[in-house]
Amino acid sequence: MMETLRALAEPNRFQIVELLRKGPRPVGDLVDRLGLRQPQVSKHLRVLSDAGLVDVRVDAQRRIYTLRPAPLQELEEWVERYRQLWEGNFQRLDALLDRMKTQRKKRGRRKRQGDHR
Amino acid sequence: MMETLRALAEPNRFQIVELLRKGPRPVGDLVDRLGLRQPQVSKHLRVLSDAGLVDVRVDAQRRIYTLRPAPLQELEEWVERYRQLWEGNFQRLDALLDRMKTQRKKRGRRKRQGDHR
DNA sequence: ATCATATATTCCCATAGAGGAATATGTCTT
DNA sequence: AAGACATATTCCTCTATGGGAATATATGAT
Repeated sequence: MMETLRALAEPNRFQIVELLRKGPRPVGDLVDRLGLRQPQVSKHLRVLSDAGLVDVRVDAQRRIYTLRPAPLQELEEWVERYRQLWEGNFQRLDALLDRMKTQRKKRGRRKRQGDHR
Repeated sequence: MMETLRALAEPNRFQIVELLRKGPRPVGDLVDRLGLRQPQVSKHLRVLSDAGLVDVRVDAQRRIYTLRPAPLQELEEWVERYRQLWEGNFQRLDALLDRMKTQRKKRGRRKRQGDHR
């Protein structure tokens, strides 16, 4: 998961992933579309590969890179666990618990109640 | 989007987000749970804040941090666009188009057909 | 006013990682 | 076998960034 995020967090790698979404592509193709130099693209592909985000298929002297679903699937599952954030009127209750716990220490603290003294 | 990813790609920040998922927390709380020093936590929170991932609410001398749904929502929408990858027997067709396009250049190339000569 | 508490900021250092240039590797063509 | 083509790797350099230590800032308590 962390590795997936780290890999995606680099703009050019993100772009590569976006391109691969439409289908497998050879390195040269990516080089053209990205405006990067071949070695850098290969390096980025290496990182993506290490992160399990892409697979390589050898076709003569070319390497065809394909997107691997698994890590993205994981990412989706992870972010799904946050749905409650925007769907839920939950949060309130945990927030309350939090306030109560800390309130215990400092008693009657009512937002600037007249500047005593 | 890129900023969201960059922010999340750092392990400690990721952890902070995970903690905040359960509800808003003051900095000190995070410091305790993360085993990091206070300044580093504040710095990470700064990054998260700049990325729009968290909001601050002032409570006396404490700052209560809250998770902001929007960026995560965006992230989810982005990754959703990849569902076809694991749901679809699509990809084949794009792959085919790709092969055809490149095949045109190199004619009868049939995987090591006898090492001519 | 002084001190304690909670948090943010600054400065420094060390390391990771992205790009450039050159080169190595592997496969096809002739 | 020699050269062309596609890709990977290596080495170098530079910058971004995370952590440490010290300090600044803001609010509450006495």
